[in-house]
Amino acid sequence: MQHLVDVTPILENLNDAQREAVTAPAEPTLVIAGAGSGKTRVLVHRAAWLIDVEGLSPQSLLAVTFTNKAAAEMRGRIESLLDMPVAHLWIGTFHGLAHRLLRRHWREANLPQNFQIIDSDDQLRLIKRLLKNLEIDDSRWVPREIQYFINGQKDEGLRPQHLDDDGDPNRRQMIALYQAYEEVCQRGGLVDFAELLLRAHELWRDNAELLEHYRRRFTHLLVDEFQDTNSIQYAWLRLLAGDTGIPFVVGDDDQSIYRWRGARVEHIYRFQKDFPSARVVKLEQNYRSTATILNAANAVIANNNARMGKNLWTEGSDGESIKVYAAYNERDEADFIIARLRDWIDQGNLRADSAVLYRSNAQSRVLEEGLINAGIPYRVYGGLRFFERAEIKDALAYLRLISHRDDDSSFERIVNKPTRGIGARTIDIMRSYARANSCTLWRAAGAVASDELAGRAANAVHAFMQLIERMAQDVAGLDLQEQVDHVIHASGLIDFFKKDKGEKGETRVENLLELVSAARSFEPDPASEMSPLDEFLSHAALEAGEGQADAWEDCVQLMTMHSAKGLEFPLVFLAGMEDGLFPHQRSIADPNGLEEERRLCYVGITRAMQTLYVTYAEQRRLHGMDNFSQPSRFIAEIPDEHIEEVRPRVQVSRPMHTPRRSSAGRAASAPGNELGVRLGQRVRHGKFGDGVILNCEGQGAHARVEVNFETAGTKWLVLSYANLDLM
DNA sequence: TACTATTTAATTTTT
DNA sequence: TTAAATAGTA
Repeated sequence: MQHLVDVTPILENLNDAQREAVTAPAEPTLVIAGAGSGKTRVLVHRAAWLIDVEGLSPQSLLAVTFTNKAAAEMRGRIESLLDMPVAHLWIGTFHGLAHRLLRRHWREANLPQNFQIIDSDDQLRLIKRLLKNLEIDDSRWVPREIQYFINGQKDEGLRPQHLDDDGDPNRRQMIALYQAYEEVCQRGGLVDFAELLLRAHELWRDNAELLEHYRRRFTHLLVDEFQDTNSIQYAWLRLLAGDTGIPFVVGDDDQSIYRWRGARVEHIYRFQKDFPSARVVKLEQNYRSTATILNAANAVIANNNARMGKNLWTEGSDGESIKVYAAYNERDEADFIIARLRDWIDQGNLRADSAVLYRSNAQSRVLEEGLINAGIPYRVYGGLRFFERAEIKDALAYLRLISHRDDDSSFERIVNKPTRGIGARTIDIMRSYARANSCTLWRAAGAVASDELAGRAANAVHAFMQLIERMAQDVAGLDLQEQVDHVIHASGLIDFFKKDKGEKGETRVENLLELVSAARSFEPDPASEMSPLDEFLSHAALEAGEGQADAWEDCVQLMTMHSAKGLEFPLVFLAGMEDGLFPHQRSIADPNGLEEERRLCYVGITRAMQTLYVTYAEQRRLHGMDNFSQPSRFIAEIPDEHIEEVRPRVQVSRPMHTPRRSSAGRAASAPGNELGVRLGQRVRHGKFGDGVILNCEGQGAHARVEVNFETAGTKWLVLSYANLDLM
């Protein structure tokens, strides 16, 4: 068979190690793939090799990734390499695949057919509600910690009944809450992210026939980012592989940066124990960065003990040395970075080819102010995604309630939004009824409105229930986008947000309309047993969408080092390289924590292709306090020969940056004085109301500021006339 | 019920 | 510093 197929497209342009991995015999294989070593490539070519050369049916392949983006990319690349669509090839995230299984086998999984997926925000709200119901003090039992506990246990594959309180009353309570949480979820047909994985695992574990079926079907398992698998994900894979399935896993132990989220690098070692015959292939040749950058990265990561050990190398040249800049403070650091970005852009480079990476999100602020001031377009990664926006979740809650009357989370979310006279008091009554009769809020509402509530409240509740019922009727038989469109109007959400003053309300309305177009372009699976609406709701929960709409303007990229994983840029800045910030204070004391920070640093360094700047501030304002800091220990771990200290310490401060907060009020209202206004400063204007300073220019009596008013929009004002009050 | 004052805490994030 | 959550007030 093999000689009949032209293997050239699959094997050309692969190096020896890559080729070894791609053409490995049908045995368990572990590929340790360093940063920029062509990891995705190997995975994609391996899939193509199995299908095209080994003659495997795409049906027998299961490919798992961590993000939807990676899954989509993998499918696309496999299809273009094979030059044919591979619809029957299962490619997806762990969660997506688990979801698919659970929908298919909802009975065996002991779930209602129309079970709903809740995201972490829904989960947190649910826990808060639960505490309120049980009359538990939420300052002693912090909802976030409970959430963390529950998810942590689920990630380890543990149910409440598996847990022992070890005589610790604290732990006993946690376990009890976990148990209570589970009951609420089961009653409401709600499934959180970790639950998807856990259920999918239990589904196979407890149904020998089903497991056998899938084992026979999926003979080959491809896994991306293997170092990020948590225990339940590993157990799921292990179960599926059995004694005959052939796993092909790709990962990099040095890029494991999600331990706090349940990821366990140890699975890489475990894999070799579970599959003693496993072939190990190391990909160490890097196609991304200069030798200097790689040597720096190698030197830094060499300080970690817990690793398999590998060394990145390149056939390319040394390139530029790494520039280290010691800034006076965070503002000076930002100024320096912006000056270098200016040069870069002036030399005709793309802004989108540059990135500023930092340890924590709060650091973006100073950079953003500087970039706005310099008029350089930028994009900050992270933040709220489309389906996570409050107004979108409100609309989805209506849709969910229509589809699933028992969804208490959704019920509480929108029962009084827009306000319809169902206050906290009334909700409390419904809650306690629901608790006393262990029924859902929807049923409680019906019962309570008929006999317990006073006239006005009862009417309001009846009206709400009728609204939902009526919407459910009106929507039946409509297209998905018509359903969504109808619901956002009939629910009163659109009008509710229209009343919201200023731009905020406008954006919300726009987002709601955007939801309608999202529904329009959503393609339900014709083979699915679910209604298109339910499919759409699952999609919304599993794929939160893009962070920002206007992503593709050419702009400087700002993001945390975590979000930078997997990306590459010709020009990279690592900002805020100070002990306490990076490595972060909270990880510094724990050796494991420190090693993870170091891996993060390794990730950061290896994002750079040509030019890498490392900057730190000798003094940094953190939480409103000025702190002196030491350069990050990671800088000292980069060999001196790769480093060039840059010190264009020219004039550090510019007058309008001087943050003389205390005298600012007087300075701003008295013409001619030195201005004390600051970007981001909140101000109040007699006519335009409240706003924020976006920009300023000029000096003394001519000084002008650009203010974004909440209601009046953006205006340029002459400071000496405007009479702004600082707030 | 909506607005305002006060308190509190402050990594990293995909599903 | 500042953002978010909570408590208190009009």
